Amino acid sequence: MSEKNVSTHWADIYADKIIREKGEKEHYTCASGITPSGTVHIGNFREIISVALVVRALREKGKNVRFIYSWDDYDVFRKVPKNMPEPEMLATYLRKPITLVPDTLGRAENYARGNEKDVERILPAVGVEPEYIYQAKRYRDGKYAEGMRLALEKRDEIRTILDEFRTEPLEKDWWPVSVFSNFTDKDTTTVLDWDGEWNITYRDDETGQTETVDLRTTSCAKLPWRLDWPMRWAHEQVDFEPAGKDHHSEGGSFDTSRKMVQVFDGEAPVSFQYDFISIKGRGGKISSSSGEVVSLYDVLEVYTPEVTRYMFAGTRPNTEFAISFDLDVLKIYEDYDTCERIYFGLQKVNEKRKGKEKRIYELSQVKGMPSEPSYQIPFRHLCNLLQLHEGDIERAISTLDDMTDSQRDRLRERCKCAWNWITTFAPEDFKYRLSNENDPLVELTDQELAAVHALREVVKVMDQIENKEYTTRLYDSAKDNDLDTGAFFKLIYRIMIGKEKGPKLGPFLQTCGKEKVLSILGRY
RNA sequence: GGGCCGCUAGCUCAGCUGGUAGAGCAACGCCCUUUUAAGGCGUGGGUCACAGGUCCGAAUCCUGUGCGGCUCACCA
Repeated sequence: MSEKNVSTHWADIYADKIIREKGEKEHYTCASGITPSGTVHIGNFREIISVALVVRALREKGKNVRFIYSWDDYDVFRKVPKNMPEPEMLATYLRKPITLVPDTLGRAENYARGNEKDVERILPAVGVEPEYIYQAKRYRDGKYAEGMRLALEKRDEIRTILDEFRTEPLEKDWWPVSVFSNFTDKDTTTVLDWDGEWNITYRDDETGQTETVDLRTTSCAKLPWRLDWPMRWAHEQVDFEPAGKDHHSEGGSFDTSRKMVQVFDGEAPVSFQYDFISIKGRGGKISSSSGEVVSLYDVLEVYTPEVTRYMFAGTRPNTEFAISFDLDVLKIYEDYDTCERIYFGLQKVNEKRKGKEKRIYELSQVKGMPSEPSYQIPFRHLCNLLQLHEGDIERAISTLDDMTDSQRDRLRERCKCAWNWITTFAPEDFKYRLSNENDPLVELTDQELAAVHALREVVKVMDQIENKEYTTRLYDSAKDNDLDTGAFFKLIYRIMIGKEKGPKLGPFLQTCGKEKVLSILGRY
């Protein structure tokens, strides 16, 4: 019966692959990382969450896993980001390490740290808690001195690998380390010599000064990116690390690193290539030219943590997808709810699909499995409910059937997101507000007034009569007063929400509730 | 030029460690007797880009072709 109970989810497949290729180990190291040279955006998040999912899969197979996240904060400050205040002042820090750049947003002691903190603070909300490694500190503490020496010793080997893909071969006097000048802090330097041991001599290209430093004690030397990466694979014994498609092309940095890692007596990790993600309904780009960046914070404004995870867990890493802020938001929530229903057996599907959906649902949870499904209410209906109550979440929820405390808590979170979406991103046609006593009255003809009065009588009993009778009498309110029904409905929408159209009238009035409707119609 | 990815219903896509196709929207129809980018139910619609190959069997694996896209070759 159950020959094939194996998960075909990509996270599980990669977990298996890691075990297969790396053998049984005491523990497995999974790595991710990025240069905090700007706001970390949702595209960068794809790597973190991808690794987090594989880490979870490995742990569920009973493995010990070390999940490291590398902040490559010993990189150079190459350009001033558009979203930072005081750009002129910041420009004076170009070519220095980003850990020396002040944070003009006042978040932290330096610019890199500011970006790091933003991420470190939000990641636990989506259940991601790696061990952070700060590369600037590692280099300055001399942790990579041996790695750098190894690179110097194997200079020719390294050069050969790099030259294979370069259009211009590296220069004759190229050295595989780069230096931040002790005179200016900038990387505008040239390495002149290496003594075969621990000392290198460099020249500051701006001031012309030269200096000899000891790799074990200096805090100014580092490996260039294409060497830094494989060196760290070896240093941390990395078993798994995915990378973006820009790195994964032939001749890209993953490719050269894989060839280079032997130089450092290491082994290339298992990897996969993840595609970029785009943004829909919000200008289109992850990072607009104005400097506005879509980050995990922005996504969590509209999507709950579970649904956020769902989008990434439910999509194969090597396919591009868009995070939507437009009407697709409705569909995403509906899809998640369907997934949940399948997980709890509330919706029947074939076994194959069920297996897939269940796994995606599990991986979407921030921590632990809920013991009961959410209070299921179509997202669209929830949006209507919230608008009827002008965003008052507690009142909106109180109109619903009984639910458990945990269901109520989860629904609250969803309501916050729904309301954020309505107020910030929903299309104008989608939005409305119930009229109140301060709104100007709609001018009515005698005929129309009579129809409104007739409607009032229908509303008074709408909870007590059959649906069919209710609808019929709705129309009769217009007909009996010689009004075109279409025009009549428009009129009611103008009175109720100040617009020409709205949600289907019958159900809409019922959802509003008798009292509310009568208080509005009662003004006429 | 190299590498990678995509090409499935009108549209957007899912299905891909193989067992002769699904969802949403659109269309059409029915119902709440007729309005709505916002109710409910249902129906139709696809030689799965093309050509070969492996297999009892391929949208799914392999090879080739075409079209589209991304990416690398400077730095990180």
